[in-house]
Amino acid sequence: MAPDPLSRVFAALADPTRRDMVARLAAGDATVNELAAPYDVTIQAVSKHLRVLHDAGLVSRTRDAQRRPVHLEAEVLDLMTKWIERYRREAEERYRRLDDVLAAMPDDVEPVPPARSRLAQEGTS
Amino acid sequence: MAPDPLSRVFAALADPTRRDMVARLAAGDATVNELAAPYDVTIQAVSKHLRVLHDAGLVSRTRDAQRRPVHLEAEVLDLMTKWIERYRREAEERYRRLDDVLAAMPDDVEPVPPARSRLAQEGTS
DNA sequence: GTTGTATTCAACCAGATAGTTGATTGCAAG
DNA sequence: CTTGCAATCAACTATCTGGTTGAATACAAC
Repeated sequence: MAPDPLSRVFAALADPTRRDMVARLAAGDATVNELAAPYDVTIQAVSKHLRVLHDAGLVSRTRDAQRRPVHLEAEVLDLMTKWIERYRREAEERYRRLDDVLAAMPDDVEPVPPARSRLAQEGTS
Repeated sequence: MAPDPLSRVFAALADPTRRDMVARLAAGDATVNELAAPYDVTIQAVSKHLRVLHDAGLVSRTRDAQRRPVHLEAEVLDLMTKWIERYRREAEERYRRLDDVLAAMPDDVEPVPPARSRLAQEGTS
């Protein structure tokens, strides 16, 4: 299994069946049997999916007689959105700054023709 | 490979090396060699990672002589945040409603003791 | 205590994944 | 046109994953 929490959460949600389970759990807790109903896989397979979600911190289990109701722990999702938003914003800002540079450039100036990559240019100053 | 776009993006970001690449690409485009530098894996392995990111729609490739600069396509990240936020919000609202119910409940009423799961209760009306 | 129900554990299998080494392609420059 | 560099392709390997079947556990109810 992936050692870092973020990898575990991303990997857990990379499976459509598990995403569907999360979606249904967002509407309310459910037992393994209830969760398994819509899919045509064995209950053992569903149990395994739940273990993956549990290891990722996405669900918690309690006990009610022989049932083990599953509860969605939505806070972990914030971990992901924080990561995603950080780099989306960063990329967006860089794009905005590039637009500014192009806008400020006089029309008779060549618009950076051979354009070596950014990291390559850092070494050429 | 996963057939649906959302699974591809989640799976692509489930690897710490690929997340790190995305993080660095958020700061600016780079070539395969530049991207490979920090990691102690072969350049072929990095090339494979880039193919995964490309298949997920997270990066695009252009051509500059023998270089193939990599560019981050941040819009795809919105696909994920939309999915995540939807269910986080849904779970949050359900939690809030539950609080309201508990707050409105007279003190002498039993707070739903044996508590079968929500889906089980749907079938018992 | 035996039976029934909910869930998990164990062992196994097929396919995907992340890595390797070695050969190949595309292009620029001597 | 040969040399050199950037990147990919091909084949192979080890490990991970999602699924299966069959046995085991935990508890309720009769």
